[in-house]
Amino acid sequence: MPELPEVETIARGVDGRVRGDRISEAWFSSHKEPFKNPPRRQAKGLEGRLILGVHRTGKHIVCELGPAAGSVAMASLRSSRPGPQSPGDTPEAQWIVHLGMTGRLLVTPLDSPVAAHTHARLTLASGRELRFVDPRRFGRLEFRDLGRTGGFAGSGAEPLTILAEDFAALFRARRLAIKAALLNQALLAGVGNIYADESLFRAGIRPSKRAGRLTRAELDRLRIALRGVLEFAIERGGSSVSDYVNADGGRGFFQLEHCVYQRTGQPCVTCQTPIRRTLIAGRGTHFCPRCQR
DNA sequence: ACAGGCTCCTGCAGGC
DNA sequence: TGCCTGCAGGAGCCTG
Repeated sequence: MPELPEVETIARGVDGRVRGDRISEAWFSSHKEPFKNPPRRQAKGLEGRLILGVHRTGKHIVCELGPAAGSVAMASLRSSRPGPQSPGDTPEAQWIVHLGMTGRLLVTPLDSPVAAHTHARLTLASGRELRFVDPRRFGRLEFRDLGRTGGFAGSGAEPLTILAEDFAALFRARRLAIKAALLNQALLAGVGNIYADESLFRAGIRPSKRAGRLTRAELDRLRIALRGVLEFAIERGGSSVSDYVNADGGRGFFQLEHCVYQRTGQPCVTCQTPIRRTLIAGRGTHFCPRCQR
């Protein structure tokens, strides 16, 4: 399941491939999901637009889009010299992609076979396609016209940059389990099941402990462990469990570094105690009963 | 306001 | 071998 490191890896990969390109044509499937606004309106809004850049906010991939240009000649001219845009290129629209559980965002050759469950195909002036594939349809696609609505703001704080004081304040007086709090996107944006379990293990904190009962020392350990595990996972290209692949369809390697996630019954890397699995907030939760108190 | 539970969806694993 | 059941989970929604 794509979380912050996987989304960051994909956003960087897609950005490097499509920045400066132009969307010549947009095709969408006829399913109700995964579209936040009607696919026809999305297609109309996207066609002809220049891609200024692609970045991550929480678990969302945000494509910043420039003005639409009608002329095909101009589109091919632009695509022949890709690269950073001039500072004058302010975004006029955004295309927001949430991958859900099984979503993939891929840059492919025009003639590459179309995978099952492909819900979006943006044909680029350079002769490639940006494709969104999502078997489970938990993902979401949204087009925003910045002339009519505000830009995508995201939800919670960024775990990579949040300050110690702000991090501690997020969990103050909260009675739910710290694991459930970490998964709450309104508090922290980008943490999912894998990195919640892995950061709690590295911080030595029991996932079921009530968030508001963590000491300041524990909260500091958790913030540092979370940032460390996310940064390390980004370096390794994310965790490939389930369907995750990067913009090229390649896999990440952080799953090889998991200490607890999906290691039920296997020995703890620190103390050899078998890793235990329980259910918190309806999610499979993995922890070491000896290292995590 | 907050917390917990249910729902969406498909692929895959396990059991008989 | 083949079918069926249950499980995985992000996030929006509903309820208490």
